[in-house]
Formats: sequence, structure tokens, C-alpha cells
Amino acid sequence: MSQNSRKILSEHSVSITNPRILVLEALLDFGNPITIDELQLKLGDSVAKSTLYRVLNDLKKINILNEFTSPDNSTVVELILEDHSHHHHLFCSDCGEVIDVELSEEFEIMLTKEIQKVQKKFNFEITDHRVEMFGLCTEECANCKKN
Amino acid sequence: MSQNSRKILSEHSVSITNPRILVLEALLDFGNPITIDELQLKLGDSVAKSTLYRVLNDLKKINILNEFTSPDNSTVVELILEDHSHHHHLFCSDCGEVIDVELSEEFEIMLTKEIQKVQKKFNFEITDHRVEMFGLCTEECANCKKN
DNA sequence: AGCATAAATGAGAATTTATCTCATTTTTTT
DNA sequence: AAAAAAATGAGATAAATTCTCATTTATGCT
Repeated sequence: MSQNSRKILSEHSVSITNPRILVLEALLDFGNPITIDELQLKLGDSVAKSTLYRVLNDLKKINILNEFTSPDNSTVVELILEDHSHHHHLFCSDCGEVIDVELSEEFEIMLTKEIQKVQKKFNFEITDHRVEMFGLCTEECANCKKN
Repeated sequence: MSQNSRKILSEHSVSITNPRILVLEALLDFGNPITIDELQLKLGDSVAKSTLYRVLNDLKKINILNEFTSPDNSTVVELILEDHSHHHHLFCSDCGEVIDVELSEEFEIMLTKEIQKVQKKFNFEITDHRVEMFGLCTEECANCKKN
């Protein structure tokens, strides 16, 4: 249903266009995170390459898209929706998979305290943080089995 | 003194060449981390572009170079020397500066525990992790003042 | 609904970043 | 010191992202 995407766009007063809907649909459908490569495959030629990048930048501007780089240097993108709580990332160095990970409440509290210390020490205004973990997924991973 | 660089290279049984020494000197002299851009500037044309990338890859191979991507998508590189203890990174979203940050012992212990939980939950073998913090440096920053 | 204006798009050119090729030079081995 | 192996420079190539501009689409107004 494209209603979700339309709603997201209008809530952020961004004009509703076909490419934007298609990109949002793809992101919603896949469930994040996804590499730009995979996203392009998924979209086929329904959205021009230049437009895809433009749309991703639009989404970043309205703060509903998070972008980061995986250990193998591919760009990964993920929607940040209201129901999408604070989390971190686990990367498989072999197959490139990225998994969303939530850490414990106590840990987050402690991390917040650490961040406050860092803010003071370096006179920074820290607006965001992330914990990234790298490793190898084991037996279960269908992608890794392929190799 | 190029003795340090020579020592580093020979300790890792990597042949001692001029470009390698120059790149190591630059990294040691600057104090990490540094963007590849800045590194190129620093080296001028004393080392060919292709050689620079090759040398960086060589250093990665012998595990004395850490590479990551800053929020503005530039590649940042940093030497990992013995005396260089475990640390994390603080990025200024404005001027692009990257600062090494050490967090408290207790925090690291707790993080290790969290990582063990994640390993079990996702059946991963986690080999590395990093905490990245983003924000704005304030008055003190010479770079930001420029803007 | 229909028009005018502003904004977004597609297609390909241009830019940027990193890797590759290969003839020459430097290092290592003997 | 000579031979063999490895590294380098310069430029070509490749991949990822942004830019340009003519055309299309969305929006605001009547």
C-alpha cells in the first residue's frame, strides 16, 4: 500500500512524487538496512539512478534516513521511523549483512553518561552516537553459505 | 626521524621503501586520524596517488592501519601502534575533525558483556567494535571558526 | 477543473575516489 | 655484483555519486 509512503512524505511537507513513493516502498518493504546496490536492484529501472540519489538525499534532509558505510565500504541506508527505536549495528565481514541490534537499557544509560563526560571534556555538543560491531555470522547465514 | 618507520616496516617483514617510509612518517607526524585527502596534501607529489593507496592497503594487511568513513563520507585512516590503546571516535559534523576518545574502564567492561550477549543471540563471532559519536565542536575549534 | 509557476525527473555528462596495467626502478637474495 | 622478485609512477580504467538541462509532473490559485 502506498498510503504509508504518501503519509510519510506529506507529514514532512515533501511533495509527493512517484520516485519518492517507489523508493519509500522499497525501503519499507525490504525492512532496513539495505545497501544502495540492493536498493537499485530492487527498483530496477523504475527510478533513474540520479533520481534515486536525489531522493535519498531528500529523505536524509528530513531526517528519516540514516546512512552509513559497511566494513566492505558499501553504503548502507535505513529508514528511521517513529516506531523504530534506538539501536545499533552488527556487520558480517564475510557476507556484508547488516543486522539491527538493541542493547540493554542499563547499557544505554551508562553510554549516555559516558557521552556526557566526553561532551564536557572536549567541549562538544554531541547529537548522535552509534555502536558498531563487526564479525562473522556462523552456520545460520544463508548468504555466507553461498561462498 | 625515519628510524621509527623503518622499524615498524621491518618488524612486520615488509620491505623498506621510500614511499612506505614517507607515508608512515606523515601518519606518525600528523598524529591520527587523518583523511586521505589531508594525507595526500601532506605528501604533495612525493608519493604517487596509486602508490599511496597501495601503501595504505599494505599497512592494513599487516594490521597497523585502521580505516573508517566519517559522517561526511570521507575516508579516514589511523595508525594502530602498540602504545595506542583501545579507543573510540568523536566526529565534528561541521569541520570534519575526528578525535580519539577513551571511555571508562567500567564502560568497556559493560560493553564487552553486551557484545557477548549479542554474539549468543545472533550466533555471531564478533571480532571488533567501535563507538562513534557525532556532534559539533564549539568555540575552541579553529577549523569551525573559519566557516 | 484548468492554468501558471515551481519543483522534480530522466538521461547522460562530469566529477570524485579508488584500483589496475605495465614499463621502469628499487629492493632483496644469492 | 648480478639475478630475481617486489615496488613504483603515470596514466588508464572502473565504480560511485553529483551535476546539467531539457522535459515532465506536482502544487497553488482562480
